[in-house]
Amino acid sequence: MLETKEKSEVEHWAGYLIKRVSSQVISTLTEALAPLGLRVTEATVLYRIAMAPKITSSEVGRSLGIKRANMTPLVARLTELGYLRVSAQDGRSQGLSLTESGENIFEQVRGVLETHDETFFAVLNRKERAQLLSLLDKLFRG
Amino acid sequence: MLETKEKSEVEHWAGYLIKRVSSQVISTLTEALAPLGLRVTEATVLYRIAMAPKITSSEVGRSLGIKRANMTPLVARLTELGYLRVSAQDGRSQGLSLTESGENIFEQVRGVLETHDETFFAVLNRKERAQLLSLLDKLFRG
DNA sequence: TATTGTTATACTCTATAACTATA
DNA sequence: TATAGTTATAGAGTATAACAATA
Repeated sequence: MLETKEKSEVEHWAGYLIKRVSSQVISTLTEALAPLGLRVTEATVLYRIAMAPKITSSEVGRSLGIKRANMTPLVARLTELGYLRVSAQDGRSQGLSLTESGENIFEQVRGVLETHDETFFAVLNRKERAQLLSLLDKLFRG
Repeated sequence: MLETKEKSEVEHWAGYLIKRVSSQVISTLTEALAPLGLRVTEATVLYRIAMAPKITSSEVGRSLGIKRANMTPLVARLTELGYLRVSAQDGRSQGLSLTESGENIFEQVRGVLETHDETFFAVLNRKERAQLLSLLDKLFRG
């Protein structure tokens, strides 16, 4: 454990650094996605649906940490843009899938994410990136 | 570099994981700070001022990534709470320092941060925490 | 001219509560 | 009773533009 003196600036707290780096990620990714007319959250939702067609809105929300109530406008907008097809699963659940246009924009989203990842983590070498991924995964899963 | 197939879920993107872990940090820290009547950003501002008395509002903002315009209500609230003393540096700049009450609450904030850090990163051992800090630092400084 | 601090304003994401329709 | 989806609403953080006062 670090000594008190070494923690005398907020930049020495891992939690603070995570928050700052996260802000940078979101900011640069927002810029990178802007030409596609998509926001970060929308791209993430699109990504999840692409990987699990017929998934319901609630399931997307649960898996991405987005509240049901906040999924409604997200799905509405992606549907209006013509990227989503909503089909009744049963009387209360709706399966979400990508339209042809959705598949198309998804491939572009995937490309943007790959490029962004490549440039954002360019300061880390291959081993360091793997380490980071592993550490974050441990924190994420608890 | 990971192969495309391994990146087929958003959880395999470091940027996404950072965003999710950051949300968790902010959420748990918000809860931990609530008894003190402070929000995360306010606590961070308090922390920076404690470490650099007489610092100006603009300087705090620049160092913490908070826009000047957004510092105004933050400083106003912390002053109303009796934690900050604002003293003119020159005609346009104002030096910010902690009052006695501010020093008191700051010690409590420091305690909350230490406890939070300890519990949040408990899943990582000492070496892993040092690794994480180092990796985040590289990303943060570019 | 550049900087400090301010005001006004808007956007994104998140959070809760209450409602309906269905399982 | 529990779940899916919706509506309304509020809070927190962030962003820009414009302004007055000062350096």
